[in-house]
Amino acid sequence: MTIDDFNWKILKCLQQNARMSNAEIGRRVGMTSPAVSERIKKLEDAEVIQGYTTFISPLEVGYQLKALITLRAFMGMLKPFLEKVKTYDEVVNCYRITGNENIVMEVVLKNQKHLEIFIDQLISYGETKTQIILSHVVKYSEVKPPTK
Amino acid sequence: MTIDDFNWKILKCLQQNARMSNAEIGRRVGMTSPAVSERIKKLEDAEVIQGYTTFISPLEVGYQLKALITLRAFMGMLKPFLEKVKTYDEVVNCYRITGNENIVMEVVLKNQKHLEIFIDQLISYGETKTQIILSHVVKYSEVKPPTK
DNA sequence: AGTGAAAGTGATATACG
DNA sequence: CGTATATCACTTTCACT
Repeated sequence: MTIDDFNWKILKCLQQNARMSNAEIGRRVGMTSPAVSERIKKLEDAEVIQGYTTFISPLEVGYQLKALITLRAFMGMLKPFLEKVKTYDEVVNCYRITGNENIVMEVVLKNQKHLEIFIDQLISYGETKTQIILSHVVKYSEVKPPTK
Repeated sequence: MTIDDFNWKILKCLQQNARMSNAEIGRRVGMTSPAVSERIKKLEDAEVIQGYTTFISPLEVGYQLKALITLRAFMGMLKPFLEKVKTYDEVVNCYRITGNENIVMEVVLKNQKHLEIFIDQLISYGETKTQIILSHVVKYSEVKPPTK
């Protein structure tokens, strides 16, 4: 799919505020709302747009800790883990990566006790490394057009 | 701020699809749209809701590579880096973490050459470790109410 | 692929339980 | 804190370009 300047402007608006109305987007990019609506639908169909979500503050809803947990899976335990990880409510993001370690997870936790209990659940799958997140320096920065 | 069952249901809807109309949310949670509207406004004011965004596929828009880059900052270089990192278009997320390493960044890159150029920009700030992301196993899973 | 207009639906402000 | 109503805005469809 080709993404022209209009589509990039629409994507910029939607990344900044997914709840912006098509009419408002139209005003900003210089188009009518039916035109915006159709372009968004095509971007969705082409899976350029993969969804719309809301950031909620983990702290405000009762999660005092955020952490990155790296897993080096034991022989034969990676595949079962890849299924299991989907069921953990604590895991907000999970990446499979190259290198000695196989998995990095971003997790939200109520407190240290919760962290301990969560890590205990992982020991059968592999060795873990925990890095507590102190601050979120850059938060879901918008994806911009790559320079050619 | 207290988050009752209604608010959790609203947050669930908004996390699953930030562009869902207030009327549709109202149907799902059993409320009229003005009531939903007012609750959302209060959640925004209390910064429980921190924003609404759109996921776009880095691959579809021209970024072939995603990576996690870990930085162990040189003496006195952490603070300047925390300012600099905000200016990198490649950095989608950046966390400050506990431990020997100070920073983990999630980056999008056009290709290997781009990765090389990007890492070169970091060498004055500290030692880097690069882990290429192979797949996104759990993608921005919704935050659920913590079990009491 | 975008515009303009009509009809349907959603958002918002106000009055009222 | 919620509903009900009215007004205004937005979305969607369609004929036309």
